[in-house]
Amino acid sequence: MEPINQLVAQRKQKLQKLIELGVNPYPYKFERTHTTKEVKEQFESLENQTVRVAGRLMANRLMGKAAFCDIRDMYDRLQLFIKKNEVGEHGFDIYKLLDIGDIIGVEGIVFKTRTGEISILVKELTVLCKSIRPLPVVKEKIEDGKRVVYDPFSDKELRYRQRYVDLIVNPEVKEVFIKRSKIITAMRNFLNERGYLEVETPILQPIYGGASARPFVTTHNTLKMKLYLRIANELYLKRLIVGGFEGVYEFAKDFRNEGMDRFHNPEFTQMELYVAYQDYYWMMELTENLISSIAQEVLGTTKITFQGHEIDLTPPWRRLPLFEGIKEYTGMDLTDATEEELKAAAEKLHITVEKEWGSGKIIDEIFGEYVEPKLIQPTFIIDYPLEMSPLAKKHRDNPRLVERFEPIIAGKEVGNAFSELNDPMDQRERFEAQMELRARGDEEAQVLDEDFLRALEYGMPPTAGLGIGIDRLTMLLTDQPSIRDVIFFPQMRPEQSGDES
RNA sequence: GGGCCCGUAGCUCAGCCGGUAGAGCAGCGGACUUUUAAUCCGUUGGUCGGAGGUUCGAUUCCUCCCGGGCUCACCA
Repeated sequence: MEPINQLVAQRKQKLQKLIELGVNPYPYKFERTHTTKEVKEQFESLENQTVRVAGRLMANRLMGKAAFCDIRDMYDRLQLFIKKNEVGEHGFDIYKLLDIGDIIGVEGIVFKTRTGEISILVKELTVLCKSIRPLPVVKEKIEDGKRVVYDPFSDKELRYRQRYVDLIVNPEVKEVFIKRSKIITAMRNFLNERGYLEVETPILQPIYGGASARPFVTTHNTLKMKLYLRIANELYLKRLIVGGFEGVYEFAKDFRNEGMDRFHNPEFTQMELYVAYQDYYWMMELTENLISSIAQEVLGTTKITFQGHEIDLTPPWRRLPLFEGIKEYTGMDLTDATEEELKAAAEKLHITVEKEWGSGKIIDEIFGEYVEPKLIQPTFIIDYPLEMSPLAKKHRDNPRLVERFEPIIAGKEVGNAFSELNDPMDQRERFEAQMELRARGDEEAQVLDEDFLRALEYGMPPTAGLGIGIDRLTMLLTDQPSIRDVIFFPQMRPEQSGDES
């Protein structure tokens, strides 16, 4: 138990007094007729009418025998006017035992105050939940239609650890998550309209695959078996394409046991889509249409602002082959460069080449350092080196490349896609190359999946695949600088508890 | 993991060259029946993140630890 401070003790006393007044501080339900927002929006027709609204008490201005207070529900904030001669002695005694943070319901008459604020003259007040822990009090006023906050609840650690408080006190946080939900709904609708099937595949996997990353490991007690939390669902979705589904997608929580920063949380959400008989050119069109139509639907525009950058998501997006991008931003043509030449080029660009890096890795580094951050407007980077992409099909015109693209927006990739490799012999060779990397100590190299190869041996149609990072897309569309601002409960170290255990 | 910065009341923050803490808001008591960052008067509240060290004396200086933020590295 943490030390009970004075504020909690006072609130518990008030709780006791409420009970003595015959009030149930935790009743079962409250019928409301309107939300706070509806009261404001429908004021014309509701004026002088009786309504019932409920919400959390956010501010209190007591003036002897009358008081103004503000309640907030999910939609808006509304002022209540409580007069002793309206609610009665008993009602006013109850009111005086309320604290900021309590949840109440009221019945009363809609009116406008002398200063023009839509309010409710309370006739009857019901306690719905007595709060015994003090809420940070955020003072705010509306100035020229903008919300001005005086004592913001701004400590990021507290906001992330106690997201419930963050949501109560900072309404704009709620807006971000509402948009996140709308983004997912819009994406799902877009995919369903095209006839693709939403499916579910295993999170606990005996062999992890579909991406280059280190996994989380767990154990199944009964089977006495090591299981991995999925790092991607790609290989399972492709098995479904083998099975005869022609368009499948999944919103997948993936888990990667890696560092955390502004763009990375150990668990994150990705939407993966696989469509039979299509290639990556087709998928590029789908991707630009998907993202621009989500923006249109959720934000009402395809022109967005992200961290000060004006970004136009209107299709078509620029398509820039990886090596042309490098040429454009470094002046170096590395298209046919050998590994030695790549090393020399990298050093000239002040990139320290680690000795275990292959040519793919070096190219990726140069790209990541010199090209990607410059790509503010939506750009498809296309045609990656073969060795970086063990699951992608060889480029139809250049066997050193694969047919792969990443949509880059605001200098960050928001997805990954390719013409899927469906040649089982080629796939086996690629896995074997990965296993060799693994043997050399690359812990992120991919693992050979015999069952997946067996599936490919039965035959998979030509297929286009796409993964979209939902968290990053949400950051982009809500203009949030950190992934932690678009995940309700981002990963944190455990809180230090007061007592030793 | 490296670098920089932060941790003081429920919240937001001051606290100088070392003398065991202060403000605003919230809370509590009082005045006030159209206020709105309500106002006015009074007032409670602190293991100064933790453990050591230096010192007569540490919130302040030093070391280590814990937690966090930003940033670089790796990754979506």
